Amino acid sequence: MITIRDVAREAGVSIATVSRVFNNAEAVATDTRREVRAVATRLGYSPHGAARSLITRRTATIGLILPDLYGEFFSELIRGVDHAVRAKGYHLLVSSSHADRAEVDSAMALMRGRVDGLVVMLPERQQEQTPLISGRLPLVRLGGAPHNGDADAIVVANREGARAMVRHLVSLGHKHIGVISGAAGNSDAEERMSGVRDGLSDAGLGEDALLRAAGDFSEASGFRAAREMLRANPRPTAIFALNDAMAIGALSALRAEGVRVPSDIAVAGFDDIPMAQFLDPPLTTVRVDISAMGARAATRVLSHLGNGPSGSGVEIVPTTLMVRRSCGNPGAWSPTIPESLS
Amino acid sequence: MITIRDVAREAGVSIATVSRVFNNAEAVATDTRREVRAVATRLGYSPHGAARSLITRRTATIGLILPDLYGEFFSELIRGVDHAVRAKGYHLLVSSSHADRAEVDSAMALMRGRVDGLVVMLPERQQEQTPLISGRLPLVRLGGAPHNGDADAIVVANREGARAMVRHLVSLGHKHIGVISGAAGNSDAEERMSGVRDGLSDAGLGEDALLRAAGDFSEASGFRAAREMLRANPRPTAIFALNDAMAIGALSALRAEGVRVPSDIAVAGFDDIPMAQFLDPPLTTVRVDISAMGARAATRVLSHLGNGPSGSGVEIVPTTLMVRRSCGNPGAWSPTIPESLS
DNA sequence: CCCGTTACTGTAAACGTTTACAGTAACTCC
DNA sequence: GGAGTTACTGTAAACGTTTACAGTAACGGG
Repeated sequence: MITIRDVAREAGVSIATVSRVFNNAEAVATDTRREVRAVATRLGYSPHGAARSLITRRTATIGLILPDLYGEFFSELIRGVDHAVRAKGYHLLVSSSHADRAEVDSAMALMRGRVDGLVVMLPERQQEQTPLISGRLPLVRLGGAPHNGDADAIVVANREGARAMVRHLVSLGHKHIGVISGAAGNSDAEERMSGVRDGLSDAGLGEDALLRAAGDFSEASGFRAAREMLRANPRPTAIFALNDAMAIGALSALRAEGVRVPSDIAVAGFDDIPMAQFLDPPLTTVRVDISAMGARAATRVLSHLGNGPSGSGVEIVPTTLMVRRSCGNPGAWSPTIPESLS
Repeated sequence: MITIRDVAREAGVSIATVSRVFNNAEAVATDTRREVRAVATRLGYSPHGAARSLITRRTATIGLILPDLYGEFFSELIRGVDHAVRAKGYHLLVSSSHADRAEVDSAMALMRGRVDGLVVMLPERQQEQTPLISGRLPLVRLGGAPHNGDADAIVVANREGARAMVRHLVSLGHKHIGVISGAAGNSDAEERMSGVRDGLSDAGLGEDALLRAAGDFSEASGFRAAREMLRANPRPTAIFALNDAMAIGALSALRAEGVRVPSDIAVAGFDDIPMAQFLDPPLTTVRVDISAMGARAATRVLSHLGNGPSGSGVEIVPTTLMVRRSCGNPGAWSPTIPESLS
């Protein structure tokens, strides 16, 4: 491995000068600079990241801790974070598959001295609400309930989004709505559920208008829940899955049972993952700009860099109702070409 | 920031002992160990990654360099790499959006001293075939032509896959096949194109059975290419997009023009991204186990760790023909439930 | 001709760890 | 009771950088 010292010797200068060349710092003669550059490329030298980090106390890296990596949601999230982070010349250290809180904490510990800041999304079932503690690192939490009281957070307007969807469904004439919920303890899911109740009571409908089945945000759970709902009495006329992955599962279950969407049963989702517009039928859903959310989280961390974990600023990202064909499309023009292509 | 020295002082031992406790090394008395552990957690200490890397000359991190992050292909890839890497206690440093070769080289330089090995996927148009040079780091290339002659590589059996698809199409009676190609200079695309020719000549069909339109692996390009093909004379009876993203675009274009799939025109793709089975109609495609490919690349890097870049071992990942409904499904049972849910 | 300034370069200390080596005490064995 | 061994602990050198500080030479002005 070739170090700054090798370059210095070969170029006949001191290591300080080489260092200055590589940090294009203040004063080094043009000739010297050129010579050093030449030697460096000839030798294939590039500065050692760890050594540099040690002394400068910055790593030019942001850590991203995720519960999982499966599906388009996380893909979009990473894309957003990566984009924001790269724009500022930072790297992205990803750590995923953290099933519970203990794993998240240990992942955070392992990142000390490797990152300058953290974006953390907690796993599904983070029952206990002990605050995330990051030492002196800026930390932004992604998703979850608005008032966890620990870190800065970027959260989705889950409640308003779900409420809008229910109102939409009711406006289409649905009076029996099946809702596929998320895992207990997941605050995004719980917030969405509250929104559902809001929407129902807006419409003057009671609890009996609501049929609830448990899911866990996976396609498979949506599949099972929808099948279960078909046996309910009265059968719901619309199924609202609290995320798109479960809506996809539900769609498959309905197709398997020969139920037509939307004419027999309407289906709606939440998130608007890229796939949603390509489904059959295209999925009516609540749009969350996932990659923008990631980007905002990253930007927030970046902006805190000098100052340590400044905590408790909550940023809410809005949602949009995306009316497509899976719930029928009353009156509105129904696009044949997916939005992303037109 | 709290260091090993603080812990040592507080626990009344030397820093060497603290270090030994944290590397659960050979000989330290049980009492001492307990005391150090206690102090460490009380102080919230965790070892500094950069410092540790500097002296041990390992970072416990693998670098992943990708051209892009958009879509399910990369998402699956990351998932595979992450999984393999985590299993060995390594981290994952991701760097993406490298439009050309120069950016890749600079990304690789920036990773020196931050990673112990590299998995690199070159961007679309890497015309020039200058070898990837990684210094002393193990390097595995992902995708591209089998014989670049530089690094170890994991490549897809592109040619065989495309050939199998064409034979399938021909067996369904198609004699005019439209192929949406990838960007010129992209060797995956070129290999697939060779496979198409192989398949055609297997069937005794000549160049006139082939209608070619240029794409670049994006949905939008598939959309445009398909629209263009509809105006061709003779019009193809099947469209084979050289990846799934373009097939999705093509599907949208056909729907927009009122062409029915598969009865009017058959559509096929390549990759079998997760979305493929949920499309309307479910997409017949060539399956590549993308996440397994990522995992194999990572495993390969990990296995080279001590030895530097050992080069030129090419591993070929096989493909499978996935017959779904977008090309008609002659005789075979056509599943109503996506495979991933059944 | 001397001094102050400018422009460049070198010396050496630090960053937070790991680990070879040396040291010490207690214990075992003859 | 002395030597050898064992079990533990400390000292200090390294890892590859950055950067404060000091040093040197050239130059311009008085």
